[in-house]
Amino acid sequence: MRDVAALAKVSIKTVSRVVNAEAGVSPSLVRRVMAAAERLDYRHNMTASSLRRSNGRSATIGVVLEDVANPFSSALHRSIEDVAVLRGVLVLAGSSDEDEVREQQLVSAFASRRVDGLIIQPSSHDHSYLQAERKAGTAVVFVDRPPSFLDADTVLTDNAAGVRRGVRHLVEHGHRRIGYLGDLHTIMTASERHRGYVEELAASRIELDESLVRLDLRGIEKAERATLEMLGGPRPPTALFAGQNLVTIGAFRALRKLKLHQRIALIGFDDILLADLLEPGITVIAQDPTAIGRTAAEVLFRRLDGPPSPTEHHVVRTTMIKRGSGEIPP
Amino acid sequence: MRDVAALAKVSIKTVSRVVNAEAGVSPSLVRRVMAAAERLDYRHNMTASSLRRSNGRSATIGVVLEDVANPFSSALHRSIEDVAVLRGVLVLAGSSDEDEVREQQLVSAFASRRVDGLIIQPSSHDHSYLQAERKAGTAVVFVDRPPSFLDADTVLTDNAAGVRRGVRHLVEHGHRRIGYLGDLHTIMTASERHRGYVEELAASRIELDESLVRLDLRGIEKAERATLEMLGGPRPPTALFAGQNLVTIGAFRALRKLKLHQRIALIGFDDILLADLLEPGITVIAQDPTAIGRTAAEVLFRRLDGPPSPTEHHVVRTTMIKRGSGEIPP
DNA sequence: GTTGTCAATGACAACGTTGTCAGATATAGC
DNA sequence: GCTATATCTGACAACGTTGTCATTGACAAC
Repeated sequence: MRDVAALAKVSIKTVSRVVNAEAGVSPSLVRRVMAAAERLDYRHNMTASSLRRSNGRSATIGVVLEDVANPFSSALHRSIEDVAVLRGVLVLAGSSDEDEVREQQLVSAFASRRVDGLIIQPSSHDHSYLQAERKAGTAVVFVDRPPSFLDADTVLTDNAAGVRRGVRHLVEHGHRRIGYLGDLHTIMTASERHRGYVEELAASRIELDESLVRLDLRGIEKAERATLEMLGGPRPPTALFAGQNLVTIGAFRALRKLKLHQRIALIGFDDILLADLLEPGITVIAQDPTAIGRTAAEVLFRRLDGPPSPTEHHVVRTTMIKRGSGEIPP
Repeated sequence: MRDVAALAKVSIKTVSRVVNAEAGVSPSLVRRVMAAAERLDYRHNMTASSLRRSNGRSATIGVVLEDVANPFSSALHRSIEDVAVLRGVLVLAGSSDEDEVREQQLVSAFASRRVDGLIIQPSSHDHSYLQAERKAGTAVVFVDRPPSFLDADTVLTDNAAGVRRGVRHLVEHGHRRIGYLGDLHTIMTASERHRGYVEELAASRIELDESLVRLDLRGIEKAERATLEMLGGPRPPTALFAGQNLVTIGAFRALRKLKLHQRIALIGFDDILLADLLEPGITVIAQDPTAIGRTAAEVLFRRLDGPPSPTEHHVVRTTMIKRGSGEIPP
């Protein structure tokens, strides 16, 4: 900036004004400064700028996802980015891998870079450590799962309701023996989904058979093995509800292996690319990660713009997509 | 920092030393400073720090992807992140959506935040605009596609060789009429893949039939329509090569619709989740985005650490995964 | 007691910006 | 010609940190 000022024969303050497109600089000087900046390949230094500015904003937000490469998380990421670009805000993203320590390290790294806000898909079970960031003025929004020991904005899927809808669909097609395959029970969404299963069975006056429930299935392989095992049991189910997308894939693999994929009903939570091209197509309870991410970003920016207000809790609904596997009779 | 210094009754310089874990501070003072920092919820301000530090490094890199939510791009993103975390470096990510202007805006936004390096999956066709960034000391590595009018490190897939391998596989299974479905021809990788197809046909002494070639198919729908049309023609192909993953999905949909999926061979470029569960499983030429991303990040950091050296050009090989669709005889 | 050496600590300036405020110049009104 | 007003412009300090260098004090050697 000093060099630009020297070349344009003005003060650096005038250069600053031109760079920030402030009013009140004569057109001739604007031209001279722009030309000088161009000639010297001048790049505005936002870090210095936000250090000095009164609001201290960095025009950057941090996003903590379970895994930036996971389809659900990356859809969140993308829709957050889409809202952020409209305001010229950049997104720092990181993967927590369902690890509490990693989540906190990411938040700390983001905080030391003075992000304006954080959107967190949480892994940890105590978010009181975020109090300090909030006191420092950083807005925090939770997506997909709620925080613990912290009152903050949330944008969640109604997991239990979605599962109930799916289980009811199976019951309506005549099933009474419905197996449940769930992800790690420590994950709030997984336990919510399991709760939906238990509640809908009760509402349908079907007795819960624990031999038809397998929890803590992390990844395709585990889900596949558990499904094979359940179907090999003495009184196998006539339908399966899979509580997570990788679990759905594992379950479908098992059904294929046993050549039961056209005979046992299957509904999965969370949509899967290509699910419509399988035979049968897989019926799913689809979440809407795009709506979740967009809403979260909107809430975040509203909080950054506006005065303090009570925390908001948004619920994004699920949709059932019928493709065949959920409509197989017992 | 000033507050911490006051509370610990030391100078801010001593606080700086403690925060940066520099040697030469007496243990008792270290304890006092730590306690004060803790009590005041002090967070080190990396932006101010990197502004003042002699090397000016921000411990942040920028990654321009086609779309952070696209499976290939997000796999790149993740493997870049995995290398970056080891060095305490954070990743700013953005989606260019195959738009030159957006790519340059992202680079410019990254540059003004003084990222240490850039990893770019390019969309634009003139990268001379990056000369200025490089002169300013920003390392730049290109992934997936090469830069134009700029000499920079690259990490690419050998697209033409991968396609040739796949086409040869079809020829070996007796096919002579092999259709080609390609993505936007302006994308370097797409035209490279098309080149591989043309070359392998020539090597196999099969005359090129332009009625079996459809280019510029962007997205599933377009690919599906083009495939339906080609197969409805007077002399349809007995095998198809799809030059991109969404194109592969579109082609498979078309085959399904015509109930030809068990009769016409299909090989796709780039692996697809669930491709093994379709009937038949889809044979693909798989890229290795994880290896590409990892290599790119390693090259970037080596360049940031080491002295200037000639640009490097890495080629990551493809693998053919046979699942059935590519082994259907004519 | 004096000097030299070493380790620990702090004062000060600087990184690249912008907020504040004062000064300079031009224009209009009398 | 003089003042009042409006419009530009620039000098300077400050944002939160670290590099440089000076100061302090303890201790050992003479």
